[in-house]
Amino acid sequence: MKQADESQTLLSNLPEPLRVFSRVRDYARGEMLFRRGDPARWVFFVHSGEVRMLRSGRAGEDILLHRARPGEYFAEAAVDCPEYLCDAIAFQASTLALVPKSELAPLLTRDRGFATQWNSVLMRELRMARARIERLALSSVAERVRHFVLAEERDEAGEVALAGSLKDLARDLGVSHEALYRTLARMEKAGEITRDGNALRLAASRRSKRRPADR
Amino acid sequence: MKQADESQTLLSNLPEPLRVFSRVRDYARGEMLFRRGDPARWVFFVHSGEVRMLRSGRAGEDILLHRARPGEYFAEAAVDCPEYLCDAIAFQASTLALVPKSELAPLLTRDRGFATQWNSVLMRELRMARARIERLALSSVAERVRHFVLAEERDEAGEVALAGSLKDLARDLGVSHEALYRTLARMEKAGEITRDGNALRLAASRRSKRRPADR
DNA sequence: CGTCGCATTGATATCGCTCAAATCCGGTGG
DNA sequence: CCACCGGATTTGAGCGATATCAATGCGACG
Repeated sequence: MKQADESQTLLSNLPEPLRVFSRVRDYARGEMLFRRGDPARWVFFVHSGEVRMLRSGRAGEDILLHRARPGEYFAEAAVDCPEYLCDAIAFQASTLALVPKSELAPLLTRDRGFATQWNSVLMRELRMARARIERLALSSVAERVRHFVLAEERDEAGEVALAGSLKDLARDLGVSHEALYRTLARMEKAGEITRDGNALRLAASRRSKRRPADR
Repeated sequence: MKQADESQTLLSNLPEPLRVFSRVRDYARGEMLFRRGDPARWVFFVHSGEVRMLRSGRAGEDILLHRARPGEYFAEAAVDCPEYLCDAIAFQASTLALVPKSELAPLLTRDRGFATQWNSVLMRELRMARARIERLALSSVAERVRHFVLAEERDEAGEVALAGSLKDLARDLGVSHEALYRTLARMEKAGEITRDGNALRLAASRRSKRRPADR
């Protein structure tokens, strides 16, 4: 059946040992995957869409902890922790793989190659988190934009295809969307960047040789 | 000899499989452990002291990426990466364990229990990194201070023993030290926090998780 | 169409950065 | 014991970048 075929195709992105236990599920835009305090049963993998991990601050404002995008795992901490520590919402209609924590934990000791693979997955997440810390430590919006482009670019092209809206990017950079709009306009006027649709390119003359990345 | 005994005692903090390969070394305050670009040979474990991972920004300013304190590993990414991607400096006189990367990597596949332990280590680092992201995303200094205390407190006491100077804390929070001094003074005057030497305590009345009509 | 969310721009207020200066405190050498 | 020094702590003043509040246009979608 179509459903079964599709699931198999999607699951093929997972390391082989995980496929057996995982199942695929679609979520609607805005659907909540879990709340803080819910028992942690699954680790998730994003096939398509976008999931956001949020924590509500004391003033009721939402703090964006993490954006999980296609090809990424999230809630890996479920392996260690009995309950989820934040809320997760499908920010767009998303297709996810659910890996039962109860199967993942034993796999680390049972499957030798898998331990290394999973290790790399966590390391990648850690590097990305540290890159974001580095970015948030920069004092001006323009610096954060430059850092973002250099960190996210592929092929040394100094170009990024924005995954979401500029408003999303603004949250990612930890600034108001107005400040981002204005900064981008100013940088564009100064010839430092160019924009085509959702592509953002840093002018070659302004690009440093070193890429920001962690450790 | 005393030296050997001490090394054994210190190494006992490491998972058993790592002890065989690791060695202990003392670093003076200000000593550099490695620079960006150096071949990544070791993963480190902090017995005492404090190590900081820094990256120098384009304006020559130092960006604090990470503070490794006693009981923590750092430069775990060495396992995956051929060279270090930032600088590491012993900020205080420190005693560290050096774990050769060449031994650690095979251990993940060879030793079953160790894979689980190591994954917990990485998971913990990831949680801390995400907590810091959450903190840096807060817009006001006061919010960051509150978040810091709540994140670092032990025993739900709302109290933190500051590891370093307030200037250090300011760097940690991503603000100028002047701004931190002023904010702390204001919060203290408002009765929101109290300070005794290096202890920082959030007033109990302000610590309730759900305050009706907050703000 | 009406509505909703994104993109954009303006006006204004404010918070935090920067430069500066005074004080305190621990360590160090005479 | 004391003078001195460097770094941390504090407070002041002023400026500028960013947040915030508003208004408008625009495109998607039902």
